[in-house]
Amino acid sequence: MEFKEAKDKFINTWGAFGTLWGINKAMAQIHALLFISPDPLSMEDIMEELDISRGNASMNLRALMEWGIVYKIGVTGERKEFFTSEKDVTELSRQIAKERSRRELQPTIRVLKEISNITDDGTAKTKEFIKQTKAMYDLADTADTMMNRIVNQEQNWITKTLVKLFK
Amino acid sequence: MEFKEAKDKFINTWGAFGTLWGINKAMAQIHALLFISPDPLSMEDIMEELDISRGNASMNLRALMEWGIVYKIGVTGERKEFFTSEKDVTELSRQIAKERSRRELQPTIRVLKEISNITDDGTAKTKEFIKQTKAMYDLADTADTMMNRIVNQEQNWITKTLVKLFK
DNA sequence: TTAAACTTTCAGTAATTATTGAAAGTTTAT
DNA sequence: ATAAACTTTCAATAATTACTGAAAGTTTAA
Repeated sequence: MEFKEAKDKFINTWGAFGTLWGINKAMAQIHALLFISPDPLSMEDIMEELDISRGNASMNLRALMEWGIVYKIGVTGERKEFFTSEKDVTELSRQIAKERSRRELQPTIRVLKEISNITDDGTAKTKEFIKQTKAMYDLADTADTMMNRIVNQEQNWITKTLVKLFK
Repeated sequence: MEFKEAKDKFINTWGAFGTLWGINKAMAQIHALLFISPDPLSMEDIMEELDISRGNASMNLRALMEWGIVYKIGVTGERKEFFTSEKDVTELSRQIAKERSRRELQPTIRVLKEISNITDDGTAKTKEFIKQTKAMYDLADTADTMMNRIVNQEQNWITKTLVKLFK
């Protein structure tokens, strides 16, 4: 396999993978493109490479910047702006985990906590509801805590130990 | 808040959460409904409760069964079939992690491995491509391994220890 | 067998989500 | 101040994804 084929395959695979996890195709593909590009790219470059419109490129670049995994940089002597992505996969996953937790997990956890607090009227359906939503709350909360701790901070001794044991 | 309101809130929240993670609304809502129901429900019950068509209910129930988190059961004396969900959240997350790994992560990992193996022609773009896709492969592979080990097997001492430390 | 009770399938349609492209907005150089 | 170079916005449209409903299929009971 040669470079061009491999590159296209990466961009497409990443796009498809993103789609399965609730990220739109163009966004994932722009990220993929920047991720493997040795140099920053202009909006023009991206539009051409991925065959997408200016508006699409603009909107998804902004979204990627809001996720904290793509940066806009100025190149001296150039009028237009250039974009580059987070190249360190550890930092990349840290950032994604952080954002998904903040945007999606935490709001859900808040609701679970709230609704699992209805007064127990003694009926079977209420009892089951409280039991199950509490269990779901605990699960989500534990997952969120672990996710944040593992990916947020610098790897501490326990994480290192764990990684060694799991490798 | 009373039961009915809390119940609707749970079903809707779960549906919205699922959507963000690539699971369709009806599927997530059916799961939510079964998850809090003390008794198994018939297709009729589900259709009525969620106000969806027979076809929709049928297809999503099948999908949930394929994910291994909803079961079809026969009730003696009843002609129609009843459905119930996995009630244990540990088993639920184990199953979801297992399936997402199998269906989505592993195929992606396979591609990453393949494409990061192109021959290095010495150009900067090829070098960067190989470096970055290898890094992504390592990340995905480690994540997959950890995910599977943590959620797949019975909690062993290290996991227990970890959970304690993280709580 | 027959037929009632129930489930599945899938073509058509609806709803949602993503994308375009051009007008409006912004920045920079002169 | 003007205009060229560039970016953003957003209404219109396209593409994708989900849902419906009825016909076909299956199971069960008599």
